[in-house]
Amino acid sequence: MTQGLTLEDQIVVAIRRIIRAIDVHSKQLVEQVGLTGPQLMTLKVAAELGTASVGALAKAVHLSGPTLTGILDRLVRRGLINRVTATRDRRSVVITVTEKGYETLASAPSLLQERFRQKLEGLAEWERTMLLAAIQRMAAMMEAGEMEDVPVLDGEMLIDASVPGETPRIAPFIEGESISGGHDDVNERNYG
Amino acid sequence: MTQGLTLEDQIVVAIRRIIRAIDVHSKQLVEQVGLTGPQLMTLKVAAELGTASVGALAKAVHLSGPTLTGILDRLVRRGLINRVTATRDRRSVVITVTEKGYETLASAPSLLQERFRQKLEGLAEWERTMLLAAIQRMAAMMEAGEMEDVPVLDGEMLIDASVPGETPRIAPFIEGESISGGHDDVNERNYG
DNA sequence: GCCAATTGGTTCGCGCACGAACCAGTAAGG
DNA sequence: CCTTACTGGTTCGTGCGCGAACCAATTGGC
Repeated sequence: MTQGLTLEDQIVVAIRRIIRAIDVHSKQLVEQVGLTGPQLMTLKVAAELGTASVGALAKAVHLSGPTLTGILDRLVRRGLINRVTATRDRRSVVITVTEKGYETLASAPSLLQERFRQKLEGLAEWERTMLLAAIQRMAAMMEAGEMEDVPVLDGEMLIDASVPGETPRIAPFIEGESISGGHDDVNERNYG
Repeated sequence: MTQGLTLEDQIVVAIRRIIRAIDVHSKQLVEQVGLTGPQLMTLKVAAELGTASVGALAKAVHLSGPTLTGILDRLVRRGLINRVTATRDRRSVVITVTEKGYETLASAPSLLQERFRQKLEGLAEWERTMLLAAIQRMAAMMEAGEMEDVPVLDGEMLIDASVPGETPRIAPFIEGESISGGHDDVNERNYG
């Protein structure tokens, strides 16, 4: 097994397996709830935030604006979210989850992340720590392509990335902006 | 500063960082040689194989047929490879690298994989082994979603590197028009 | 008040990635 | 032979994913 493969090759192959696993899971989701991974993820985060601008949402799910716009288009088309312009700052677009959106969420299977998390919980503490250290180191080595060399990290300097779990918690960072509070001064937006 | 992030979250974030690093590298490649990661990888593997059918090539780079077809379209358009039908079995399409393709390869920077490899070499043996074990385990955990089949990677050369997109900006897609090369067991194929 | 920056989102163009459907061709059976 | 099955590639449709360009508001200067 894998005799011709160098150790380095095997690592790269493993990364590919991970990427592919994410993709496979996304396709399974489509069959089960008609939503892709990114869509479900976005819906979930939107539900946690309750009310959020597109920008804040993009940050929370770690996607670029244009990408999120496309995903939101699909979610709107399925009637899972509302997309409304704020009256306060009319550039801002506020996202909320519809009734149907919450229903969908209730019956939706877990994200790959969550399943993965469960598996992680089956491991010993030291194993998890080791996995984390290893993959972070890997990430650092790959990022070091152009910029300075591998930062010395022990697993502390991390990005914010509140990639949502299921723990109902409000994103702490939301780009301090007026959107957050529950101010409902929004109007329907008539997208064609 | 590691605020509310659980260990599991951090792992997921690290995976994102890796995927993103691959993407970033692909974009750098576009600026340097006008080829994306997948394109360069495909060209490289094609050069190593010398002569290969689309199917064999797809297997070697771990991409689906349709995906590879698109990449080959772009490589043909740039005159880096030839695409001809075999006379023996006229269903089969044989891929070869053109002179220009070899020149491009000669001046091309390394794949992410190779830079990554150099960094790996800077590590101690036990560290590399640990990294491999960790990421393989991670991959296995993620794959274990639905089907329980063991990975099984066929023992060939499994080069690989990048994944998603960037933007080279060329003309819109056209049907590949084969650029002539020597005949062997193959004939020119006239698409369109 | 008015025009220049800035900010928030969307649109546009391109590439990757894949499954399903679709054509060849080729091989198998009669 | 002729029909059926299968195989190799491409085409089609969908969904990411992003940067650049683009509006539309808002803010900053003066």
